[in-house]
Amino acid sequence: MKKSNSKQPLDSAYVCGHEDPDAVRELLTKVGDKWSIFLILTLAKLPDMRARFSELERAIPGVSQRMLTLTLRTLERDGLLTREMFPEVPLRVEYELTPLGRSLLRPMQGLVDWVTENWKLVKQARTAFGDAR
Amino acid sequence: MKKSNSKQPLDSAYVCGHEDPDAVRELLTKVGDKWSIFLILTLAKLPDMRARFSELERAIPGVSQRMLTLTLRTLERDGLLTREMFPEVPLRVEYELTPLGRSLLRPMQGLVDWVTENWKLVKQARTAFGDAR
DNA sequence: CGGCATCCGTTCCGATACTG
DNA sequence: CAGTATCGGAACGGATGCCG
Repeated sequence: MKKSNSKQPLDSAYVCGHEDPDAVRELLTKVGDKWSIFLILTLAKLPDMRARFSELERAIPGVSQRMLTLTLRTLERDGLLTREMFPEVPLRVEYELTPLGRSLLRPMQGLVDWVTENWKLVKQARTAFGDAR
Repeated sequence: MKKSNSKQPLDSAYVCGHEDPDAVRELLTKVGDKWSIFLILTLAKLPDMRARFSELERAIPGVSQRMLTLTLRTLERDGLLTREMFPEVPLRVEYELTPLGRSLLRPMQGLVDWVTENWKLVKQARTAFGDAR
């Protein structure tokens, strides 16, 4: 049972009336993460939405091995992708988007599209803000 | 002129073929930010998409005064909202979403909706992952 | 090849105190 | 009321080395 706050004039505190703001907040931060977005979108562009570690590493410019590993672990833990290991030589590990991960594609792409369409406007706004200051 | 990398097997490196991956990356991190999302969505729910500082502070549970100020400054700088000060006593400052900020509403809401619909599945996946480990 | 462990500088962010 | 300034802990994240 949560404590209710009767003083709040704005109910948007709970993000469109959601019951567990902390959970939503935590998950939003996670799916809004820079590397998570790049990783998921990179996998999404492949025919089978599947790739091995080294492919992802080369496909995502600027990602360190450490961050790639950590991000992959988190997404696997959250059920957004699967990890499959083939004990060959050399070792091969493949990652693939789950249905849950694929369901995230549409909203995530929406955000990326907005950025793609509007980042120049944002740049202009920054310049204007700097000039006015 | 950017250097071309002919060895890359995956072109998704540039986020759906975008020209400036760094800019997109930076902006994605920003609009994917926890407090930015809460702030924009909180404003969006108001009739005039406008509120004063203290309203926002009370409406967004867990936000510190410092983070609210910083987030507001960033969003103002990026042209997503405006700041208007009324030199009364007591002082009053109002923030309002710009057209650019409003255009971000739809994609952002899409992400929030996904989280709202699927966070329980994610929680289950985490439990299963912990058990299997 | 695909990791994990460690170190270590940087950034983030909450708490606190103070101001117009 | 709406900030700014400062401090210190926590988290982030790159570099490096080692291993199955």
